[in-house]
Amino acid sequence: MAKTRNPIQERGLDTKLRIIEAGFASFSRKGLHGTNSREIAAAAGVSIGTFYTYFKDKRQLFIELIQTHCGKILEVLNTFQVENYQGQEPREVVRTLICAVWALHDSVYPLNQKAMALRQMDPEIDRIIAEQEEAIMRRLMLVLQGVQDKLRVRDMETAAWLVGWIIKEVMFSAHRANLKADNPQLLDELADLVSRYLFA
Amino acid sequence: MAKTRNPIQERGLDTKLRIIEAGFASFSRKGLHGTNSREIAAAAGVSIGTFYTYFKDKRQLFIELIQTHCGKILEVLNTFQVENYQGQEPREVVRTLICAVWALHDSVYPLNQKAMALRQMDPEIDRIIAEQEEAIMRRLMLVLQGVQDKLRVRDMETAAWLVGWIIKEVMFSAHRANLKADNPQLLDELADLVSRYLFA
Amino acid sequence: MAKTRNPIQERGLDTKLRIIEAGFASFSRKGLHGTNSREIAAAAGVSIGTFYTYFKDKRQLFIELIQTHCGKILEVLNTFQVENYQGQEPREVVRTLICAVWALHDSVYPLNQKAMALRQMDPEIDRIIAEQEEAIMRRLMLVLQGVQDKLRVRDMETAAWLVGWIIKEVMFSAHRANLKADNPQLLDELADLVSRYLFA
Amino acid sequence: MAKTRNPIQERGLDTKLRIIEAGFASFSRKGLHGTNSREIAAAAGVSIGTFYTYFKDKRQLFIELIQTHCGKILEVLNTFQVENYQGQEPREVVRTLICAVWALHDSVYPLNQKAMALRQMDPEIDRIIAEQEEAIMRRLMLVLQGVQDKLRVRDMETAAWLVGWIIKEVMFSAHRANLKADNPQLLDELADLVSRYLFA
DNA sequence: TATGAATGAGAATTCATTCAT
DNA sequence: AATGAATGAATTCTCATTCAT
Repeated sequence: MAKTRNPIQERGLDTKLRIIEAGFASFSRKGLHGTNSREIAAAAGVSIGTFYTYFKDKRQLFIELIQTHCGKILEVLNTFQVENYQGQEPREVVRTLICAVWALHDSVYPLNQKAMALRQMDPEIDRIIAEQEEAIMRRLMLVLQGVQDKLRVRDMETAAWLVGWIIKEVMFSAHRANLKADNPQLLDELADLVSRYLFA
Repeated sequence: MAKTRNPIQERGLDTKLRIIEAGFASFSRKGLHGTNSREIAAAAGVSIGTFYTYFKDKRQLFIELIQTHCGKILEVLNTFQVENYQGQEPREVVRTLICAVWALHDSVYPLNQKAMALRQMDPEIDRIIAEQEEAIMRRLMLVLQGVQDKLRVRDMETAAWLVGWIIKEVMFSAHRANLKADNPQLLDELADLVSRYLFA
Repeated sequence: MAKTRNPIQERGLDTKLRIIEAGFASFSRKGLHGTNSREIAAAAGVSIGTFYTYFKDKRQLFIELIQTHCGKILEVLNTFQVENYQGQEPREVVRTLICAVWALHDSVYPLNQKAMALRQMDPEIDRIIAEQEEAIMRRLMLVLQGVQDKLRVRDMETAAWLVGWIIKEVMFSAHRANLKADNPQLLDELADLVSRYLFA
Repeated sequence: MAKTRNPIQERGLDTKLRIIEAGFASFSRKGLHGTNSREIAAAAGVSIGTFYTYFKDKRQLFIELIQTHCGKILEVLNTFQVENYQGQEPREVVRTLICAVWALHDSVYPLNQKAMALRQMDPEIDRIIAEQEEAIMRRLMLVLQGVQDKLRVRDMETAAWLVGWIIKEVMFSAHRANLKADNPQLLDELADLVSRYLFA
């Protein structure tokens, strides 16, 4: 028999969304193991039984969430069309991109941080994140190929990885540190950092 | 009530070291919650009671380990005397530094990753890592001040933070990705990235 | 975090009652520390998890039990209306009262004895018993005030304390000793003791 | 081989005494199960190994202590020679006796309370306390027989039990309650209570 | 005699998950 | 669809006691 329900009626859809939101909040704050299924159900206003009607287990919800949320970085990159920025200074283009990703942080960073720590212990989570990172890298590769003649990097693939990691990790760190003391110069410095690296 | 033992006899010292090593291996692989105290004890070849004689609980051991291991980055930076590199190309100096930190990864990265995910849930862990990051930043500030006239950054403090995070996070990510397919160009690209950012 | 269950369904109510009865039996026989939660659960015919669904911990159940059972002495005193005994010999009234309390012993004494030993170590238990003793004293004060003109005590409050303790402690001791060799004269002697003390 | 040591040298004697005192303090405050052997040893300034050189186990020390301390009530009674009080008012004699026992409380009551709770679970402890209570009763019987012609009790043995319990339990309760608010009238009331019961 | 390191059985407690209603 | 009572495996941690030194 089919285990988890695929909601058809509107009520079911709403219920599932409420669980997803409650799960996002809890997992972001306390991670997979720090959150218990009862409290997700309670926060969603449903019974524990209902939780298990919609999700095979706690981990399944976690995985759906990292797929959704950590995938947002790629979405932003995909939305970003280099062609729209013809004629602009490279540094400004980079800065615009960094700003776009910066906006994601609250909804991506905490969950991402928790997921990263599970990679070594959970092959499926590792695969998901690795695929997301690779997708980001490939997308950045395309972008770099579009401005290939302006680049001064030795190896474009390595450069794409580095820029991807900076976008993810350094911006995340910056974001956390800035929660404490906001530093408006950070985006400018990051734009300098990336554009000086890539462009002559 | 009963405090943890401060080993007096040599035997006790040895036992404590064995537990520390076993804990490092387990925590690095499976994190704080993925590891249970019995298996640390078993791996150290001691009884569970002995484990609790030396450590209040597994979190205490985890904390001692992140203090030791994550502090190694700072040690490397402190060892690094800019004066010894007078007359060398800035990029070469940066590359040397990056290589020195690169060597730490196996003993720092996995544990660091696990600890990072716990920051939001554990104020003490957060404090320890925050202090380590600040110490790294301050050390980098000193280094940058020593070559102040060659720099082209807008704000030295922000630059120190950025370089610190790149050393920690980006190199860690690079290291993990390279476990799969070693990329010899990575250190060169990283050296380019950092030196182009800092120096004209 | 997860609170104890407030049973909604009838099944849950029944389960909670079974745990309470099993706890009473075990605690009465072996005290708080001599009883373990598994055996209460087993005796109640439920799993250990169910036990903890209804009670935060075994101490919580213990406390609920002493509140219920040790409060019975006060209930008996409250039920006892002096007005109903107008014109009877004081000694007979006292004897009737003592008999009423005597009947409680099996359900009060063993648990009470265990609780008494914990007073010094557990402020909450101390508070509960102290409040019960004070309530008994105040009730006895009322009774004594009703027959004030017949009394020959120096200080009515002290007398109320003494009579309360005799009812609790001496009758308890008597009861235990009599488990071994029943002594039918005990109630008579106790009635003499109390009535000669109070009345001329 | 003989397990526990019978100290011969003075040093050993001193060590044993220090353990006994430390055990008395801990057991009085926290009971048998609330005290752990390490803390007794620590308080006595000896190692845990030394503790077990002198006592088979924790319970053995507890038993030695209740034998010593709870036996003090009988000692007081034995010291009390009725012949010395010829010609005095019975109430005054009773009052003198009660005062003598009252003085014991700090060193007897807390431990006694803890021991009482263990009677049902530990036959040896039960036997010891029962023997002490019987000895007290027999001693009181002797006293009562000495003033037999003045008594107005129905059954002298029952009376001896009652007076014994009052001395132990009621005075203990009174003592505890009075730790909070000292009531100088208590001894007088108790003297009234006992003397009115016994004497015409 | 004295020490204190080591032991491990045992107790408390949690929580993901199932299933009868 | 939804509920929430029940389960019990898994884990943490304590402490009485032993024994090699």
